[in-house]
Amino acid sequence: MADLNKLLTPLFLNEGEIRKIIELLFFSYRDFTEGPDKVLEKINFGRAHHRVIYFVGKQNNLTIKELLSILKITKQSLSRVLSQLVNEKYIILSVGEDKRTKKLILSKKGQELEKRLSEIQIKKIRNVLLKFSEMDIYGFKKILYEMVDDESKEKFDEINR
Amino acid sequence: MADLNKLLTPLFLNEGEIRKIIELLFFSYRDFTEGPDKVLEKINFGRAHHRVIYFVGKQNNLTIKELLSILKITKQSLSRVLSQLVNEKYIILSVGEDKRTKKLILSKKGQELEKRLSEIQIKKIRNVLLKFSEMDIYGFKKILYEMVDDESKEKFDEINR
DNA sequence: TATTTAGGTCAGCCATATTGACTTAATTAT
DNA sequence: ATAATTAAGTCAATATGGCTGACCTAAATA
Repeated sequence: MADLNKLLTPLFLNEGEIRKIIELLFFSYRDFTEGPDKVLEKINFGRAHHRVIYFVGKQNNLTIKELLSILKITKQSLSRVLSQLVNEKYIILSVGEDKRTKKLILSKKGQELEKRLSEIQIKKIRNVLLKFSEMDIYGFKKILYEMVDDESKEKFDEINR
Repeated sequence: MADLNKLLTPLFLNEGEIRKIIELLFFSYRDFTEGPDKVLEKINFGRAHHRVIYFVGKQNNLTIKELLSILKITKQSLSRVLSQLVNEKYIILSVGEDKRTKKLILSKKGQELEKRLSEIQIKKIRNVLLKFSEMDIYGFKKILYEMVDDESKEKFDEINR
């Protein structure tokens, strides 16, 4: 089975090459989150706050339930982070048409923070991608997309519909 | 400045497209770590244990200091995780030539766990990459590498020398 | 009218990280 | 030979971001 696997696996997909990708994913993700983390620290927020702000900013009038299904955390985990964001007026809650639900939007303050944080990551990515061809970038996105679970793919498609 | 930026930015690098990449990085990294996390949970370990096992397995006779510089965490953080791994005989310590240092290697038990965890990720990546061309994969790796900080690049180069 | 759903809340727990202070033993520099 | 630096370890306190379980309210739906 191992031998068969080796026979069927192209050289550029051997274990060593794949392990390099594992390492690059680790390093790149860590370095990618470092910038916003530093900014967040100054205002006593963490990465979890950024994620909430990010997705609320992306998708106006998100409900709590939808947000939870994107983040895949429990409502108790979200609660602490979200109530801080609401108390400090980064996020505004309103009642939905279904009056059991609540809709989330960013306040102006929230939009400003969102922009400040995401701009760091956007600039970083743009600076990297400028060195590559449109085809490379297209391939990169397609591979990343394929790395995502079916369930998360649905979420991604949903918020980019 | 914003206008100038827009003029100079190719369409496929506009903010919307880059935000998609931000989201794909979030979803893919989360889904990528999910498999090992589940296995680790059963033996009361966490992701931090996997990282230590991974890099010790990669680079035999790593010292504590070198490991810390790869992981970029404090020795106090490493301490808890590492002492568990040593106590439970996944990792074996020995004194280095410089007798202040310690060398880390995986025991057989450690190698087995390393393999079990990494195989999940290796298979996942291989299954994804099989759908792509060698060129796409080469581009993917190069872009990921460019996403990494200079300092981390050095670490990556070091462990893959 | 009964059940389900969306959201909230309290309490306790765990994992992973941090800072700061201090120790020991070995190596290196003066 | 002594002083300074380095590698590693340890203790204590703190923060963040998760989790489970139990329980509540109000609104929508069956």
